[in-house]
Amino acid sequence: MRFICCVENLKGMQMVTEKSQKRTMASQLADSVRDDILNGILPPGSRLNLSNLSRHYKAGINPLREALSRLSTTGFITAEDQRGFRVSEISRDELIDTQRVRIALECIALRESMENGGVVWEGEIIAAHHRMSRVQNTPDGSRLALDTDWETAHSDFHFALLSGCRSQWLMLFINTLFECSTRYRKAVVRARRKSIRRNVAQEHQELMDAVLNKNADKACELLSKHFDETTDFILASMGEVESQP
Amino acid sequence: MRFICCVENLKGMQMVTEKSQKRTMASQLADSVRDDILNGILPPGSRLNLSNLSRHYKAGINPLREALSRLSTTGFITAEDQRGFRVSEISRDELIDTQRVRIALECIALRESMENGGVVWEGEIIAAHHRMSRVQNTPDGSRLALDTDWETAHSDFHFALLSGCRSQWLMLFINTLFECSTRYRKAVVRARRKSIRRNVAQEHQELMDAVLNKNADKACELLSKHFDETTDFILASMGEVESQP
DNA sequence: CAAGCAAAAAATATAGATAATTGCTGCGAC
DNA sequence: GTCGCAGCAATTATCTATATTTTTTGCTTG
Repeated sequence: MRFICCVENLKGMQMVTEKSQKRTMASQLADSVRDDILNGILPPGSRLNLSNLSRHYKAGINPLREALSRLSTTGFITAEDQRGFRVSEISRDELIDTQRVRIALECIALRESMENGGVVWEGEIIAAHHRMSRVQNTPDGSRLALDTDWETAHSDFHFALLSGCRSQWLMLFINTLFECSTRYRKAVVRARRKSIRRNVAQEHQELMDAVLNKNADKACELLSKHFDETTDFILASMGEVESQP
Repeated sequence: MRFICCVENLKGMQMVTEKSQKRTMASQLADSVRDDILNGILPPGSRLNLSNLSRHYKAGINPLREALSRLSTTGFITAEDQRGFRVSEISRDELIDTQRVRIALECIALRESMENGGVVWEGEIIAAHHRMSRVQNTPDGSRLALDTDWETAHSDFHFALLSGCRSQWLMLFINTLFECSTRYRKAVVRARRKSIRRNVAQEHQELMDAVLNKNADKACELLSKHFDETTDFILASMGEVESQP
């Protein structure tokens, strides 16, 4: 499954229900399991008992194995021969590594995207940003990351910025890292009671402005800062949670 | 299957025969199929008929599906729901993209490796280089890339350079790109009758010298040049081959 | 308390059933 | 005659159910 285009891809995921007849059980399972890992329903480190999961997802064991095998090559699942599958552990080190590499790759992709992107590209960014800001006006701002609509809009926005990048590999790797970091972000938001102090909306606004003004250096700087602040926020929350063993 | 350490990992692959009892059919199949794709036994674009492959590898269909599923998330195999698997096509664009991203990622990893690496790391580089240069003294220098020993030594050398890098993600991505480019390199060497004009040995020597002299800028420059020249060489050969349809 | 053994559980593989796709054949319209 | 298309047959992919192997667990015994 090679990554083609962010927006197309994400739309494709929403159309799952429409063309689910054409999809294999294994593909649907891979999506379901990945979602359940992202949303913490399958917690980090938990063993993935095949017969239990098979019953839970109402699917056969072999399609399930196939789904887990696929996820095992992208980091969400750890497979050990003859000892089955388990959800990959999370760690501060992995988060830091993820975000660091993300910054490196996304900055490369953003610069290239800004070089190639035309008015259509700009329009898609503005549209995605508009959708995201509308969803943001919810009564409870603190739990945004658990809202599927916001998650989708947020993802759309970030990939719209990069969509002018023509590197299949960069987009594939960035997507992998994005999903990895999403697990951390969601876990933290679930765990916290307090609302978020950061003004994420403003960060996104400034980032978009820099991009549309063709100021690549500033855009990369803002993007890096955006990620670093997310990292700090998550690390701080992880500290709180971890100190209750 | 998270990437742990280049040298460990590569050694692990050689020990497959020893601990094959503990490995699953699916894991072994994934290795076999990947090797056969790299060596052009399964040519680009070819359909992977499950019952044929099953007979050929003397294995059941489900472990085979599992193996192909795994390979499909790293680029060697393209899976299409309800229509099975096929070997991914090769293209000039993909090669260029692969090498470009490789340069970006390996330069980052190399700098970090040079910052972290100590005498043990230096020793491993020298040892790997020595092994490689010994294998290089074969009568027919033009077909080196088809020699398993040289491929192993060459891979060992490049990963030894990066082994000080502590980023799991970078190493995973670099490994993926390395394998991708290997398919192109091998295909070209198989197709050509003429011997290679480049002095690859000297490029490796200079690269190692720059690394051991702690000259990161020069090392990255040499590494980039090394990759670029490989790219040009492969592209030129692909042109020859493609012009005979 | 440790070592060894047996039973249970779980992972993996096989074989057979089902569903989808491909390709062919024949019919009819232009 | 050729093009288009419906319907059928054959192939192929996919899934389910079952069998086998491996690992884990828990008990017993020294």
